[in-house]
Amino acid sequence: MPDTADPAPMNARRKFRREGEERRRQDLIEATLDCVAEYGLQGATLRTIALRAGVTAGLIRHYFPGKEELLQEAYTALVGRMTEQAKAALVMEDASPRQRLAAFITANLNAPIIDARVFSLWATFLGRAGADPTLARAHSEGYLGFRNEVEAVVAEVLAAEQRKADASELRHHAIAINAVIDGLWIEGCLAGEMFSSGELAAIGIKAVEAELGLAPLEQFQEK
Amino acid sequence: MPDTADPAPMNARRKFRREGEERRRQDLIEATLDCVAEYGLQGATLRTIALRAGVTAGLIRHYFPGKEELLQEAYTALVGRMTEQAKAALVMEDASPRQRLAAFITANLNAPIIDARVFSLWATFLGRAGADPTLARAHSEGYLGFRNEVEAVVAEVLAAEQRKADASELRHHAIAINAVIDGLWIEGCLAGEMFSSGELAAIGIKAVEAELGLAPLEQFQEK
DNA sequence: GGCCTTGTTGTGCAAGTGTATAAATAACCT
DNA sequence: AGGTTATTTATACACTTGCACAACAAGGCC
Repeated sequence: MPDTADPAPMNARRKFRREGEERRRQDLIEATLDCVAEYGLQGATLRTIALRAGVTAGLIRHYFPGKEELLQEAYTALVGRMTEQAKAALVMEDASPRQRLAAFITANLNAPIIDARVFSLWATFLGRAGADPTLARAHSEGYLGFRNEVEAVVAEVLAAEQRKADASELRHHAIAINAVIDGLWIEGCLAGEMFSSGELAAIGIKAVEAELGLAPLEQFQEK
Repeated sequence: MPDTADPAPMNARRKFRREGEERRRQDLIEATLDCVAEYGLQGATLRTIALRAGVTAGLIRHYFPGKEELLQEAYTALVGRMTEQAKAALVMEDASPRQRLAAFITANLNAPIIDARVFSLWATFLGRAGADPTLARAHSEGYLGFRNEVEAVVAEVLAAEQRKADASELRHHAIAINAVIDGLWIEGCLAGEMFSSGELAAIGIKAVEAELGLAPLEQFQEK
């Protein structure tokens, strides 16, 4: 047997394909989020991330200065996606402010925003926000954007109901409503099986209507 | 100079004191929480923890089978302390249900429960709850205990107001109120400087009163 | 006091970490 | 097709990690 005909050379170098820069960065970020969600920050090693992305560890350094930057970009991407999804529920053309508010709450308290993986990521990164100013700012921007969005809709709702509301009241309402949505979101992510389908959204809508002193609409009332 | 008189021998072994078992375990758990809060799970190494506790790393194995068990015990201790503190605000002898509920909310939305360190710990551990059943159960027990406590007070409040409330309504109220408190707690921990003193508690009390359909009491009304 | 228990230290080790860098090769250009 | 480039692999390295274990000494007991 001449070894020149060996179909599987022992020291075969791994085959690979060249991908576009943007695509690779996306894949690496996604793999990073997967690893952090599954194994935590300690388990998200360069080798694990590379394995998940289908490349070898050395490649990461070709796209990111270091592990820290990769994690920061991953978190930024996560926050961006979260707020984008949440706010997407607000762009309803021909709908009353109240309908838009209700739709906003419903969207935020159902899949895909209620999601154990996203929660795990959110909590893991936020736990480091106290010590990492970069993470803290990434979070803060996302949060304030979210709350301002809530405040804007609340203003519209109250205006449509011809109710006066000064800035302080408006802010308080937004803070409270934001808190309800956050709290219910957490409960849903952590123990989704404890709630029937749509139950969290129903609780949230009722709570927000109570907060704003709105009479329930028929379409959202329980029979 | 005879070196036998050397007052500082080069290979001097470190002096130490023997502590009681319970004391050492407590110290190690506290040091663990400190390290996790400051450096995250990845930064909480056995050597760092030992340094913080004022001992050497090897000693940890004398009290805990391994690092994992130490972290689990630390988290259990944290959850226990949190729920204990929270529920402590409910044991007011001669107070109306509404006063107790308001005091409960106030206590949960001020120091020492509003605390960046505790939040950091909470988030860090909870991020791993999705993958670590032991952490998940430790959290779940604490959370359900908390919610049951809320539900009990709500029942008392409604009873005092002579309002009927079936089990389903009661549960929904408890879930919503729990969500508000959680959400405001998070906001306070993450961005305490954005809120004036007592503001979060005021927002929380108002939101809960709205949820339960209670007319504001004079003593909690703004002028 | 001297011994004995055991809490405590110090050292060693294999596995795994992030980073650096050289070698290989896929894909593009003409 | 052949040469060129820069994406990708592979290997090396210094360092840290959790854990194991032997030596040591602090404090109680007689």
